[in-house]
Amino acid sequence: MLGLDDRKLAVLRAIVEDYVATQEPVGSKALVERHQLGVSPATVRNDMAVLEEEGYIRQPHTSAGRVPTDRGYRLFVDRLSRVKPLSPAERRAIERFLAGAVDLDDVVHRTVRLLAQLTRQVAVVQYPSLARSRVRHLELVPISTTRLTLVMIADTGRVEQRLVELPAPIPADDVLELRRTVNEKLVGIQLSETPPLVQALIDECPPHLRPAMTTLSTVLLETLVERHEERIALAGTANLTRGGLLDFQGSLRPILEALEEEVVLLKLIGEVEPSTLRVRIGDENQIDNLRAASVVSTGYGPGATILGGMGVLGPTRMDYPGTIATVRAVARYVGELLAQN
Amino acid sequence: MLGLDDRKLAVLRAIVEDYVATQEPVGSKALVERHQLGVSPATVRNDMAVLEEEGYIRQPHTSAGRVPTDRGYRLFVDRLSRVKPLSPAERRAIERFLAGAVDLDDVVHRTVRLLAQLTRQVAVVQYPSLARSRVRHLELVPISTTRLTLVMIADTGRVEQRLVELPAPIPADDVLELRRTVNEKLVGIQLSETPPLVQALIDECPPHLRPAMTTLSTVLLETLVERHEERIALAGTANLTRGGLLDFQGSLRPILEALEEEVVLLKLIGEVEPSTLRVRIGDENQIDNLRAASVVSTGYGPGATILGGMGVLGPTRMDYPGTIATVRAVARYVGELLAQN
DNA sequence: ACTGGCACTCGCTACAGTCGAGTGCCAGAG
DNA sequence: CTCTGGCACTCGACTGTAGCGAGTGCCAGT
Repeated sequence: MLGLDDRKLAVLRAIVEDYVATQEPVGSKALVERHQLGVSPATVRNDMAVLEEEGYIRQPHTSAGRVPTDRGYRLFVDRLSRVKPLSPAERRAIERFLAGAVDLDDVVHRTVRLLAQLTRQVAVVQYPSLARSRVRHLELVPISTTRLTLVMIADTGRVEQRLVELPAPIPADDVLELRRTVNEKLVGIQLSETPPLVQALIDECPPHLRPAMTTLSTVLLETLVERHEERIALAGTANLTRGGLLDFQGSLRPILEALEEEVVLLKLIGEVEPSTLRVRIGDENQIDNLRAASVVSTGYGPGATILGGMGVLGPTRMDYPGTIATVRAVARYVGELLAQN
Repeated sequence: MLGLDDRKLAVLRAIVEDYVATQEPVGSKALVERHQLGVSPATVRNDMAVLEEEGYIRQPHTSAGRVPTDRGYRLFVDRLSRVKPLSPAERRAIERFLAGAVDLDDVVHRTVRLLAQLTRQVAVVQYPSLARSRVRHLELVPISTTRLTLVMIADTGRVEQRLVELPAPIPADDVLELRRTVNEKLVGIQLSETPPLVQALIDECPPHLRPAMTTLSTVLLETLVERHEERIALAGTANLTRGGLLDFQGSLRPILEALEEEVVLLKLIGEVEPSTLRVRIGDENQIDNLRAASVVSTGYGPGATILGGMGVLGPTRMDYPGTIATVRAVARYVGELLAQN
């Protein structure tokens, strides 16, 4: 931040705002016309020369205007952007849109569409994670003498199901006993705490149930813990075409490819502390395919606990203040909604 | 079909094949070189003039080669394409890919990715419909004295859950009785046949359960029947960028928009009789946004019953024989897989 | 009925020239 | 020391022209 006085920062802010709005390199003359900088173009040019030297802006080619670099956007986001409050209309839209949700899946579904619509970008929402929730109920449904369907209901309302292939046929009574036992031991426990208890289940089990319980416990562990391959909802991919191929340097391909990889999406969205909001600009998200993209993401959940992440992906040249405000607001509403249930 | 002798048809076939392969308008000279037509370019030109007059091909501009029209593709698909058997490698890929599936969701997920990968296009798979399946088990889980979670397990292995808000608090015993009653009456019934039985449930119900049962039955009906808003899985959108914007007349936007509308997708994929395969070319699928796209779709399910649809979407200029073979094969494998469960 | 030849069309590419936005630098004013 | 006005310069965008070549339609001949 070496020799950047207030005016130079104001110039940078103006450049970012103009470029985001017009999508065209911005020159010194246009700048003084559209913003009240109180100095002449020549002065601005000197400032721009400094900003360029410091790596905050660059020229696509000689005799063109300036364009912010990733570093420039970063500075803008960190120090220059002024909060843009949501319009009442937007607030109402959020409330109305989310109010109609009938179940958890629906909440996620609506949220992702809402985000995409409000930000006019690609939205990503992670289904509420199981890890922090508690077991509400376990159900075993016999399908044949050697097959069960295990259904797990969490207190977030989420349901997971899994097929269990037993090593040997067992009578219906035993299934009932298994069901009773696992419910007794596991209901009310936080999912991340279950593994030792599942192990104990086998040890304490009456001998005739041992083989079945052993198989069941494997599946239980998978369902309760390893099933971290969290599901993800996506919406607004059509918004990628907005900039008419100017964004994303001409090819949507790498972006679309990245969006198909759940692992990549989770990396983008996840790992955020509650009520913190993260902005990753261009290279900052470590993924080659997303060099030309920025991601604004945050965690959400009832109160301070965090059940999942959500976020928005767009060109590095995007309306950061607006996007940030929207993502934050939507996450808060969803958190409140989840707290009510 | 008027004056089209065998050679003219052969010419049309050659044009389609070449155009699909090269993506460039094909001229008379190139045609005789690459296919053994046994006649001179001039003759081919005359044939092409006729084909153009009949509307099977057209010239993008004077002095360019010919390109098939939607009508030309239609004729090609109906009468000219020779079946392209799958390579053993492909067969093995299908088997291996689907073999590892752990549950129903996973089957769908794997199928859609497989289809996208094999056809190098956008794949769409409908989750197995509930309508044709039977109720395996109904579970009621109390959440508070006025709230239950209803979980329905179908014999396809699919699970649906829904929140029930009771009009008044009811004791745990009553929940058990409700649970017993609904299971007694509904297990084993095909979902599409349940509505009259659900109605009867209220009438036959002991008075103290009436209010609760009335609410429950509403939710039951929604879950069992109206929940026709079938879910859909999508993969391979990155493949849309393959033709480098030559396909889809330069803008992916309308395509991406259409793909976000579940309703549209269902229309594309659904409504197919078992073991029939449907090809819709360009305008034929009635959706404006998909003028430039073709869809190959079919139904799937165990044996002759059909549980859902799957299909592939690509540019009208696509490898119909190959795509058709792949879609058919994948649908059959998935059907067999479902029959085993 | 097919073929070879020929004139014609027209999109594509290359090239030259002009225009103008935007820059860097410098000398002078405050 | 900072700011300003002026000026020469750069370089991409756009325009117009010319030549090339793929491909066609037509016609006369076998």
